[in-house]
Amino acid sequence: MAAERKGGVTISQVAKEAGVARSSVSRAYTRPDMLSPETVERIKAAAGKLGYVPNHTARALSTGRYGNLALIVPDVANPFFPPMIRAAQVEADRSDFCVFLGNSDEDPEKEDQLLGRFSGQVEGIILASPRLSDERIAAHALLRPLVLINRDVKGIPKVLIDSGTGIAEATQHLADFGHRNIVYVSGPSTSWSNKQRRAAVRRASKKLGLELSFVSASVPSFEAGLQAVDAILAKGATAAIAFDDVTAQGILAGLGERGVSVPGEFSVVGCDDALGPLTVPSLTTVSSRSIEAGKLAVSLLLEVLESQAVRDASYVLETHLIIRSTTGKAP
Amino acid sequence: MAAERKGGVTISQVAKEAGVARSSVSRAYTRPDMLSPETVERIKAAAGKLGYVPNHTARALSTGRYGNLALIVPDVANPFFPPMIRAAQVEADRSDFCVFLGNSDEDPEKEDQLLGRFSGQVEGIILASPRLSDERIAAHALLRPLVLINRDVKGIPKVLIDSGTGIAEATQHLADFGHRNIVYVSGPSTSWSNKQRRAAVRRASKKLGLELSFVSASVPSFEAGLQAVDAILAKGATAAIAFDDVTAQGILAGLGERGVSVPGEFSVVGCDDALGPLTVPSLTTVSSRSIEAGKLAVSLLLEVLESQAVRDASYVLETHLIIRSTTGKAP
DNA sequence: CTATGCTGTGCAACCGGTTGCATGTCAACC
DNA sequence: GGTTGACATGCAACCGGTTGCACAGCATAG
Repeated sequence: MAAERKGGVTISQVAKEAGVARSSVSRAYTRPDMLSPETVERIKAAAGKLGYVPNHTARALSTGRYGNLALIVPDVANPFFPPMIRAAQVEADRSDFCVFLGNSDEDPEKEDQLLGRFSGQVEGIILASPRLSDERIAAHALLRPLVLINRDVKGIPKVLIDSGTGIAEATQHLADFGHRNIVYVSGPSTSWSNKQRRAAVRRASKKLGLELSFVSASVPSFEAGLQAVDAILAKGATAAIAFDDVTAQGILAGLGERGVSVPGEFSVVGCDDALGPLTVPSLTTVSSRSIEAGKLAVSLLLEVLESQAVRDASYVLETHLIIRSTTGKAP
Repeated sequence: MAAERKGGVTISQVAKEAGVARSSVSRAYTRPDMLSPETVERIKAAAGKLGYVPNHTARALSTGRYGNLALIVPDVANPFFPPMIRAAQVEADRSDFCVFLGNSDEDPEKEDQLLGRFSGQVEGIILASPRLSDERIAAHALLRPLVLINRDVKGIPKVLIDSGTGIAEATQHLADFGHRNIVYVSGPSTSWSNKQRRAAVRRASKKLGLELSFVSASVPSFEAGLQAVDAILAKGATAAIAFDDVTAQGILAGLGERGVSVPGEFSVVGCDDALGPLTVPSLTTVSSRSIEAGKLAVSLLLEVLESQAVRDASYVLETHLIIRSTTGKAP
């Protein structure tokens, strides 16, 4: 009968069963062309009989090829990330890689820690929207192939979602509707995306001659958006561009509480298209392309692993405005 | 200067630097009490100087303790899962475990494959809402500790979210509002949760003397909800209980398109509280406790690992109705 | 002053594979 | 018919840790 012990069947047991050396069993799996077809068959038969499954870990130790990669995100539960995670997953799977997922909870320390924990058992790491300092990121990149998403550190390959283009379109869109005074509700100060969006809205406003002010929602959350509403209204603006969709949604709720109709009296634009058309009224937002970013980051990482060269590649994904129902003519 | 070679610093290098045997370095980390305090300190100093990080994989090979666990879900992007994933992550982290994440894409085959791929490098696996057959699940459970979420297979430890209690409350809530004819919009047929919810709404309706009919939305998605609206209205019902929040959201959108006001003319109840209060109007729903489920599943798994005994434990989490703004008096 | 026991450290085998090199066999070639 | 070389396989070292056991040194007990 087939062995069923918890410990698992080893290469030695198969070797004995098939009457060959351990190395031959190994080769039957890794380089069958080196062995005669009959031997391979005999080994496979013995392996099948015993229920042998190669030990991933042991193999990783001697080859240094782990067949694993890690993906670290600040918050799994933020709707921006799940589609990205999923895409990365699928892409990794296509090349037989397993994915470790890390959640840093928006905490740089935690991120650092996770990086250390994973680094011993993966071939490469993808850091999405890291909150870590450039120096620490660079340090980790020395130890192990690293690909960044939405962060620009010199010399490290990256995938950037350029929300600047979409934000510019959004600003134009609001100007077209006659808005003259708008607010940008900013996100985490350590976020590269936030800096980029903030700069884009500033640039576009200047060009279009709009009056622009800032309100800060330090974390991207529904509550933060809700709480920002009074400050937004105090600015005398007629439209707001929010750091992300979740914040925008909070703003919508807050406006609703205060009886301000959207888009009749006030227009709102989100960013990242994380909620899709799921909301009522549906949110005008900037596309995020997070799915492509996830997929691209993985294939870029695999490419780096294969070529050994640390190519300083950057992929930039442009974004566009998605017009739905929360924007309209200025009152 | 600190070594910077890609390969990483090994225990031997540290041993040489500190002038001790490899075993002492190992013990400095695993059983410092066996060494004199000065020696430990000297080793740690040398390790720090060289930038030594213990190799997780090598350790796993010799101890058989991988320090990894896998979590497999049908769809990372379904908002029900991210909070659960996050909670599992955090709980695993507390015990220094790393988490592999698998996405089965709602495909039983894929699930089976992932299970196989992971099983060589983890100590245990958590299967959330599996679509796999009972037999295959049982087979995998023989090889390696397994904990289920929202699936009931005899002899395997599990965490069940009992949405029955919440659904019963929802039905009662609708009856209290004078609804006499309601619809249950069902989810995936292979889903244990769907079976359970369907049974609960049937039981409660019978007890309360409500007229109940069924509409099927085979996958839980916004579109499926949207498309179910005509069928729902055709039943002559005044309220619907949906398999989950995403479906409910689709139903809301569909009703909006047809000019049916909510909750004035029609009431809608979701399930899983996956969207929180993020929507407008905010959705009356059944709490999901997915966060607790994720956390519990991990601690249960760790317990099983520790005790070696395959306890046939079940944790059942009761749910409750969360009343928001999509339910009201029957027209 | 020798027997006993404890503490701190080193030696070497082991975890389960991979891989460079050596060896043996046999056919083709000169 | 001896040499050459290709091919199939085995040996043994190695990946980077862990751990049982041996042993040296020293203090305490008899």
